[in-house]
Order: sequence, then C-alpha cells, then structure tokens
Amino acid sequence: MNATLHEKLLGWYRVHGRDLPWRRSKDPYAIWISEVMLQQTRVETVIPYYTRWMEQFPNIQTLARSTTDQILSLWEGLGYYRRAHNLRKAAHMIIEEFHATIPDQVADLERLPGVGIYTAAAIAALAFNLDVLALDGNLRRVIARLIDLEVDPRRRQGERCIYEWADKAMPVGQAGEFNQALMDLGATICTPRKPKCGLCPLMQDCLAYARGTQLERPIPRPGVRVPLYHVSAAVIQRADTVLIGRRPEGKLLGGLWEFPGGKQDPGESMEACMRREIQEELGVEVQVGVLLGIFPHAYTHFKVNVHAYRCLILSGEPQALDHDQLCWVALPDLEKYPMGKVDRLIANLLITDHNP
DNA sequence: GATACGTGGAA
DNA sequence: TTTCCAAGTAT
Repeated sequence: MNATLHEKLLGWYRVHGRDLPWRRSKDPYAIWISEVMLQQTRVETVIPYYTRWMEQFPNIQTLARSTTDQILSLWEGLGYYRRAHNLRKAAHMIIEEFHATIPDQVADLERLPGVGIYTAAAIAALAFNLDVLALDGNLRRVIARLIDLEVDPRRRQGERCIYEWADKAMPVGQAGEFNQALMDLGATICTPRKPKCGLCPLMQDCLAYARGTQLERPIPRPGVRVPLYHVSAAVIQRADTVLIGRRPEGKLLGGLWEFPGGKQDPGESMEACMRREIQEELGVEVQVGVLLGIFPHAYTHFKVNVHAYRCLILSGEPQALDHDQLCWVALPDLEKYPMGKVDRLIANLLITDHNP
C-alpha cells in the first residue's frame, strides 16, 4: 500500500520495459557502444547498426584494430560521424591508459572522446550500477512533467531542479533499472506529443498531470531559423571511373567521400559556382555539362539543394587541394566508399545508369 | 552559452 | 510541405 514512486516505476518497467539488444548483457563495452549510437538517434534506427557493429567489433581489442574505412562503412547513414571516429580513439585510450578495461568511474569515463556527462552516467549506472542519474532528453521531459518544471530543463537552473529531484527519488543500488525505466516511460508513455497519461504508472505522482499542464512541459525551446544554401556537385568521369574526394575529419561528414563541389556565393550562378569550386578544390578548369538532378537535404542547422552536374576537365590534372585524398573509382566500386546521404544518392544514380 | 554536427519519422 | 525533434558532445 502507498507504494513509493520508484516502486511503481520499477514495477511498471519489469512488465512494460522494452527488450533491446544491448540490454541482454551488462557488458560495459556493449553498453558503451549502444549509448554512443543512441546519442540523438532513435532506437529503431540504431538496432541494425548496433547488431552489425557487435558482430564486426565484439570487444575493445577488435575495435582498436579497426580502420577508419571499416568503421565509417559500418556507420554510413547513421549520422554524427565524429562518434565513429571517437569510438576508435577511445578504444586506443582505454587500452593504453586503462589497461584495456572500460573505467567504472564517471570522471574517468568522461575523459574518453565522445563520452560526455550523459553517456558517462549511463555507463556507470547501467554497467556498474553506480547511483547516478543518466540525464538525457527523455528524462528531462519526464521529470520536467513530474515536477511541473516552469523553467527550461535544458538550462542550468532547470537541470539543477531535476538533479535535486533525483537525489530524493532514486532508490539506492537500483540506478540501472531506475534510469532505464524513466527512459522507457519517456519513449512509450510520456512522449513529447500526445503523452498517454492514462497509462502512466506515475499519474498520481505527476504535478503537471494534476495541474493539466502536461502539454506545456517542458517549456518549448526558442525556435531557430535554418538557412537554405545551394551547393554544386561535380560528376567527373574518365573512362569507366569517376572522381571523388575524401572530406577532412572533424567537420561536416568528416572522413566521408563526396563528389567535389561547394556552396554557391550570393549572386553567383550555379554553373559559375561549379567551375569556381572545382578550380579551388582540384586546381583544374572544367566545362559544366548536363544537370543530373537537384537533391534537397536537411541537416541540423541548415538546408541544402545540391545541384549535381556532369563536368568535363578542360585542362590540368586534379590535385587534392581541398580534400584529404582524391580517388578515381570504377562505378561498381563506389558503394565501397562511405558517403553521406546526398552523395550516396548521386553515386547510386551513376551505378544504376551504368548497370541498366 | 551558442554553435556545429546527420538522419529519418511523425504530425 | 514544414516543423519538430531523438538515449548528446565538443568547442
């Protein structure tokens, strides 16, 4: 009688919690990989990538021995490619500085590249059962509603309130289940839109529900405008091969391959943009040929329309002025080169045209 | 604190 | 079609 909040929550979790691949063991490595893949990424999207990763790199040692191309090929399409580079770097650090064992303290975990405050807490709680709150977007929303938080849970003041709530609400020694229960509640019941309050085990504990403010919590973040750019992309063929370049690591689509090109300047025609970008990136003059298509794409903070042209080199030999590497690739081999969404689309067009 | 960093699903 | 945003991190 009069069950506490955590008793109701954990009881609900044992019945309704999701059966997810990375929950089948408490292997810190498996939990680490899953948590990094899940950063800003949906569970359904992650599952096939996670399965393939664990087959190819089942432990720290196999990951440390991997190549950039291997991990990028596996990561292609998942987004936030820095995560893949960081996983490799972290594997090396774990072997050199932590005796090939994933550390079990939050402060040590946070030193690993790609592991921030959330992921460190998640590994500590889920793999090592430390009493810490793994505060992600789900928990921000769920707890903001439970305490009817009137300030932004993404800012420091709101965050403080959430951690204070957790200090009182989290049962000692059950942080792993407690965190995962809140995550599942946020993913299935206490959703961003249309929360299913009638099915919520914490309905009677929820201040927002009591006050009818569920839909106003958490308070919305101020909107940001995303600019639209126009970008050129060159399909330069020689015999049965096409020219692609590797983007520098650390920036957008770092380490991935692309068709050369770039952003249109204000007032510039798209064909002039194409010629200028090729001159700057490859050091050669090109004739801009037929337009293969215009490919719209939305990134986090801007949108693009990519105009893909066939181009013909008029003079000179392409050099890697603005790329890590250049490569002439036979069309059927294009699929072996990891690319972002738009370039993959263009590559698939070429492969299809070549193979009717 | 603000900004960069991908993609796809839902409304 | 547009908008929002989903298990965040690094700079």
